[in-house]
Amino acid sequence: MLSTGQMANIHKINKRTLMYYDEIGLFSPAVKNSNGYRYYTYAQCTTLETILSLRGLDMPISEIMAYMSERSPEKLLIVLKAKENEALLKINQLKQVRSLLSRKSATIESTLNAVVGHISVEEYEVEHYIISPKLSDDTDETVVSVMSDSLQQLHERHLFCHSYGSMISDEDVKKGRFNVYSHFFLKVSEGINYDNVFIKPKGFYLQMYWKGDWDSIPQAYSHIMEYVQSHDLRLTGYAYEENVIDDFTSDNSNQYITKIMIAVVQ
Amino acid sequence: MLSTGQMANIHKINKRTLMYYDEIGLFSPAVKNSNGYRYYTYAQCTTLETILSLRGLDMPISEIMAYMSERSPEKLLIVLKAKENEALLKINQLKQVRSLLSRKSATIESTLNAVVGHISVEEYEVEHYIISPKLSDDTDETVVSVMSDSLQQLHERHLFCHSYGSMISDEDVKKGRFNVYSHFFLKVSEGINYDNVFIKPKGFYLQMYWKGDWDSIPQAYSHIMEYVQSHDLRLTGYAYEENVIDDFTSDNSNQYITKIMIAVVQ
DNA sequence: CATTGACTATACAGTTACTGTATAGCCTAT
DNA sequence: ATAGGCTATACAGTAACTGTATAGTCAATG
Repeated sequence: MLSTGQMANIHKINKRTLMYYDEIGLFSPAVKNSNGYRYYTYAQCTTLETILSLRGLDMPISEIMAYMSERSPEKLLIVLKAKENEALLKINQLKQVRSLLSRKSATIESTLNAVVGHISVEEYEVEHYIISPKLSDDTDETVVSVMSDSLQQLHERHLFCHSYGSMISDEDVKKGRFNVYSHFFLKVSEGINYDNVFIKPKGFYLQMYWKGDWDSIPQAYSHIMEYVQSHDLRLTGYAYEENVIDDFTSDNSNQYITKIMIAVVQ
Repeated sequence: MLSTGQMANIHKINKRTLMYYDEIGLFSPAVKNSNGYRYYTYAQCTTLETILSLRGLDMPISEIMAYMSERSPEKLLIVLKAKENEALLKINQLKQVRSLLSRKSATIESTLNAVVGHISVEEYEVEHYIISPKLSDDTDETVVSVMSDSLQQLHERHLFCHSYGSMISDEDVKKGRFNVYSHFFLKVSEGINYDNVFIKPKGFYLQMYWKGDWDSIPQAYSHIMEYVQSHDLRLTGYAYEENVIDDFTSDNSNQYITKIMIAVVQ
């Protein structure tokens, strides 16, 4: 027989929680002395463990109580199977958060080392983007509706967005037109193989960090074109402009830093 | 620019939550009109996503605010790395809960089909037990301290207990002494390879479900010995007595069902 | 045998992170 | 100009604990 304190210590929970569970009728001690002292049996330990596990899955106490009061094994089977699926879903979500955080710190790390305005060629792994339909114009209304749709899609697929940006089509890149955007994109976790996920291919990319707002970006491209000519490179595929700074990564929210990436061949 | 309602819809959260976040100063709109209307920029979406992700890891709002107010990228890096580890830990815990629940439903399923008193030989996979030190006696005090220790160990290793029971040593089994217990055990998830985890080996086991309390178990063994003789079997290794019923799996808490398992060779 | 210290209990208030509701203002479109 | 759909604030309520104050219980020690 275990006292409230012993039971709480063993299961690493607060004594008051056990009293609370007794009070609301979720989990009561097997024996209650005449002096009001609570005593739990060892057999009750497995019950408590199960309750704590289900609470760990954020199953409301009311639900746990409902299933315990009508606890035919058949019904419980159904519940447990459902909770198993929920646990799996939550595991996936946590994996996403984990990936989001690790990518975010990677971004900060590279941004710390980045020299703004410096151009280099770097090898990149594949990246996964949710992209908008082709943009017809860049009026405010188009941008609003297109980004809303993309974010909605993200949530329907239970994905998290790491950062966002816009793309310039390969044709426009070839022609040197760097003021027309073809798509918006939201960067999502790697290892996602849903339909309609755009894949930015693995390979060598010309890379430049640019500080300044929207209007100043054409200047960045003139620097890039100089570099391309002097190093005898050829641009291929889309130009990607990723917004690498948000309120979370910097304390100066007025400074936009854009990372421009364009695949190159020599 | 997004209104409170639009922002809430996109991120699938309650409008009032955004107002609450503004009120407490966690996350405020970029623009607040003279009429009090809140407007968020698209750039704020990634910030909100990160906040919601961290909340998903149960990071308290106070902590999130602390790190946002002193958000040097270096400090944030440390925090994000720590949170990444926390996410990993939580994933492992959820996997444990998942395994606990699926094993629990498997137990219920087999208990439903089980005919109490019927003896059969079944093939078993390995099972993992946390076992107590060898028991010198079975006084109440010994049992109490020994089980407390085992449960403590369980928690130190962040494991969950599926069920519990006791074991009779191979020597005693050989000699037909079924009233002396050598160890207590707590059954834990498979796939655990910590030190000091006892492994009940894979193989064929004689199996019997017995209904009745502690005192009646010797009767079960006399049935088992009859079966062993008539089927020309040989018992080998430990006898395992697993408690298969707890408050969660049955509504009649006065009925103990014990599953006895002993490895056999022909 | 009294008293000390470590436990137990209840009652009530406080906490975190929302969430609902009532009331009123704003804004666009018919 | 008014209806419908949005917005705001203020206040109260919720779930699941959690802390604290006060008092009773109990085993051990001087």
